[in-house]
Amino acid sequence: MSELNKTYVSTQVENKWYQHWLERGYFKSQPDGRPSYTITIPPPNVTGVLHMGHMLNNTIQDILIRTARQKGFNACWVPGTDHASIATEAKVVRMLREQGIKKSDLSREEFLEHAFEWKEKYGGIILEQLKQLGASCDWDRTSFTMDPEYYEAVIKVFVDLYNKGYLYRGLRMINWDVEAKTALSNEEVIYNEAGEQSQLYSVRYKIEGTEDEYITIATTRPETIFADTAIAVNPEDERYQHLKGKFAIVPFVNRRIPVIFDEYVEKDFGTGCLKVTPAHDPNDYELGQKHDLEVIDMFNDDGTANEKVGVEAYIGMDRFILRKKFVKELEAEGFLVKTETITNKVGRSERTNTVVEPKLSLQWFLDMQKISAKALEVVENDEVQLLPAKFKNTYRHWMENVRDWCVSRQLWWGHRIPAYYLPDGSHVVAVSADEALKQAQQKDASLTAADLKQDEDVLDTWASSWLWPLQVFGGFNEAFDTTTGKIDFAKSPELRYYYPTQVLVTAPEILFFWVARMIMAGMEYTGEVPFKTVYLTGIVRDKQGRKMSKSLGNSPDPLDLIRDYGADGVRFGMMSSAPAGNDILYDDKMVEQGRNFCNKLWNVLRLLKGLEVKPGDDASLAPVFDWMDSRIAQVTTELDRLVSEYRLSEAQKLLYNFIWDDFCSWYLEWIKPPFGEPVSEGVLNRTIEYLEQAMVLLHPFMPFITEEIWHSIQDRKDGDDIFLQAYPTAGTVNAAAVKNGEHLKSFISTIRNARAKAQLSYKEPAKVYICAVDTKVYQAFENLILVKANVSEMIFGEPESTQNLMTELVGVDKIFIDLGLAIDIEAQRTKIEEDIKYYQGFILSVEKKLSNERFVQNANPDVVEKERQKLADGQQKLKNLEESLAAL
RNA sequence: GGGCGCAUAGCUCAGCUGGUUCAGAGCACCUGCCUUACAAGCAGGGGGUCACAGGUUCGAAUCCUGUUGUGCCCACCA
Repeated sequence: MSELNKTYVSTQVENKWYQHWLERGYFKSQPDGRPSYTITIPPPNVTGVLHMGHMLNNTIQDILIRTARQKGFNACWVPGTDHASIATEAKVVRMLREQGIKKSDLSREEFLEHAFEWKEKYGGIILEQLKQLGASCDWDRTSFTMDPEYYEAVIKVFVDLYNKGYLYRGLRMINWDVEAKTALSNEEVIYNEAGEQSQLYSVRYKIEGTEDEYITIATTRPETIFADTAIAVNPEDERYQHLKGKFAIVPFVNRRIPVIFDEYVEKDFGTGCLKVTPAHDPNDYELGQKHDLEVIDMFNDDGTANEKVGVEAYIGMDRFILRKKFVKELEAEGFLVKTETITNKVGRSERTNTVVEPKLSLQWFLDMQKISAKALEVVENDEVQLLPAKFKNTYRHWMENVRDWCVSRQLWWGHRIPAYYLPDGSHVVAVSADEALKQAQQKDASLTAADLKQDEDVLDTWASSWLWPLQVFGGFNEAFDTTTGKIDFAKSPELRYYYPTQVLVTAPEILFFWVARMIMAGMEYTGEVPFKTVYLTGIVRDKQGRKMSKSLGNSPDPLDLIRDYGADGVRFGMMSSAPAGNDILYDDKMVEQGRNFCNKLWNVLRLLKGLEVKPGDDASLAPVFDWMDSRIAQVTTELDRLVSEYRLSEAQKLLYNFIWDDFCSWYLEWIKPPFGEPVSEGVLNRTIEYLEQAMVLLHPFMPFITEEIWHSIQDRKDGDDIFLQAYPTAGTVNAAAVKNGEHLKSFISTIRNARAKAQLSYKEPAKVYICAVDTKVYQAFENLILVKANVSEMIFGEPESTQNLMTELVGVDKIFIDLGLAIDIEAQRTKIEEDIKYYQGFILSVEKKLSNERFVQNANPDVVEKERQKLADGQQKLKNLEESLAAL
């Protein structure tokens, strides 16, 4: 026996091969004469750590990129990280706070110094972790969305969009995070699905000019009463008709505000009266615009009240504390009519979880109408194919209802908006301060650099990552033509070579955040799509279907899993139930299966390495080889088809079943010599070839163990690595050979079953009578039948007596098995009668089908032929069964 | 509230343009095996009227409609 471990030990193998591939530079790509196959990684957050979603996502990308290499493409997988402005800044702020440093005490430059320090220290860990998974990225091409070149690109694009008139600065009601003191995009606001428990307060306002007439409104935000500028009711509401033209008095501050009428107000909600606070509610803002109402903004950026509340004691008070105090006051003064608990949806910041404050603010917006049409079109016509296709509907719906994109964020970590404000309040937009000054001086020649103030805000993260597939190849540095506002491919052969990329593998959650915007940028700047296919993965959930998250603590550490089950085992497990778009309910059982598969492969190696070899060949195994040749050809073709259709789970399953069942359980058992005897050299060599081909096919899925087996099964020349092997050319499939092999399998199974039913051990030999029209297959496999099925004698033709013989069908052939036992005739009869009944019904339905003219005429000829064959086989089986029954 | 999707064995899911040798796989379960590559294994077995009700068709898990359940996305109900 060889010195190989009894079980496969992934930890002794994986790092070795990864280092080897790295040293050989196998992952690197440079443009050459081959066609390109490009994937740009969805850049993880620079401060992120590997989680299960990354494992799934990057396994898929690695399978695709390795397959592409095998197929002769110049495969390039570009890795990188995203600066993730708000998420990273939040982390840095928290870290500083723990050190007793407040962000507000730092200058912008000081803060960024800390941030970059943090990035250097913790950034990119995730990329190192990906290496353990086996990710074959071209690490030399690693990009970061705040690299100097990338920064330059983002700024250039901002200036370009501004010059094209796509960007504008506008006063808008935005979602404001009072903790991070930044605007949030709609996508960054999350609503608790179940809603939250809130108090709905009914407050009465006195009608002006009356002694004791009041109008009662319902609100969840009584603290904003100070900023009310109207009361609104539905014009159809008969209860309030008499208030037309009247005014109400705001409690406490005694300001008079008009009663207005608008359809927006629902008569049936609350009291049917709505207080209107244009500065602090998006709807109210709309109402305010429509009815020309005054706008009173009563909050500071941090959510505390400002002097506009008009009550000295409340100035500087936090909004929620203010609410509590003020409600008490209202109650004390008799303004509070009632309080009830309702369930409503409260928006919270995705990052800080604080309740979002609607706020009027000057922000930069990108006019999406100007840039989104093409991005919808290319998905509609499948220039960009979404997988699974159902996301097309979702995509369309979003693109048709797209809103302008607020691209500014009140943060420091990110790309600073290149807008410069002049003393007169106007602004210029330019790639640099110098350039900005030049522009400003055209307005006023006396201006100096000191007069210009650059915008304090940075750009939304997605306003940089939407350039990813273009900018990882430097699309906006040398090749960007500022006069046309397009990338000139002639100036960037590299981009021209790698772009468009082949496939983007990402989660559906960011279909709009990121995918749609990359398509927009691609169309805007090159007129070409950024990727041909978008493979949308599912979400990795736990057994209970909950999303895996840190706070729930229900996610295993991927690195622990890799250590315990091997990267190959984990990859296998993740892929085993992950068709595109399907969530996967993670269970350790899945990676266990992967690990077990590794062990199975490992033991094939042990078997073959452990055999003694004798010269020569074994002619009797020729039909076995014919069968195996055809099976492996079938698998090679089928696998190719499945992978090209991105049906990776099915592809993996195909290989698993082929290797485990056909190759191990049948083929190896057939060619394995009796214990202690040597195997013929010719047989071993053929077997090694089969194993090698299977390993090549499996390599994209399980790269480490396949490389290890490749090198262990025989001595290799330096550089003869499985990594470099081409996808095998499928041989021809000999249908008869396949059929023969399958027949042999059924025959052996039948004999085994007979023994099992009789509770006999394998060691009991069986005598078999075979009644077959064509006996060639039995003769060809005679040796195997005698040895592997432990058949003592094989007799063609009917037995003289069926006494104590078991009757079975193998295919259409009738066989009698003599195990030297008494057989329960009644049981046998019942079984045969059941079978007869089944085949009678079966034949009837096929005959019915075939006698239907419409079927014969309309159905595909192949289908009809198949039905005829089914009928013939069925009839033969029925005949055999009836004969068996008669013989009993 | 609007849109989209899903419903197949105890569990997780396959089943591609409708054709009864398609009702499947893995896990779980049961039986028998320490057979000298592998107990992380080998040989077998039980288990589903393909959510429910209609319809189209010669034929439906597969197409259509409705019902129920369930999930996701979008949205301003105070």
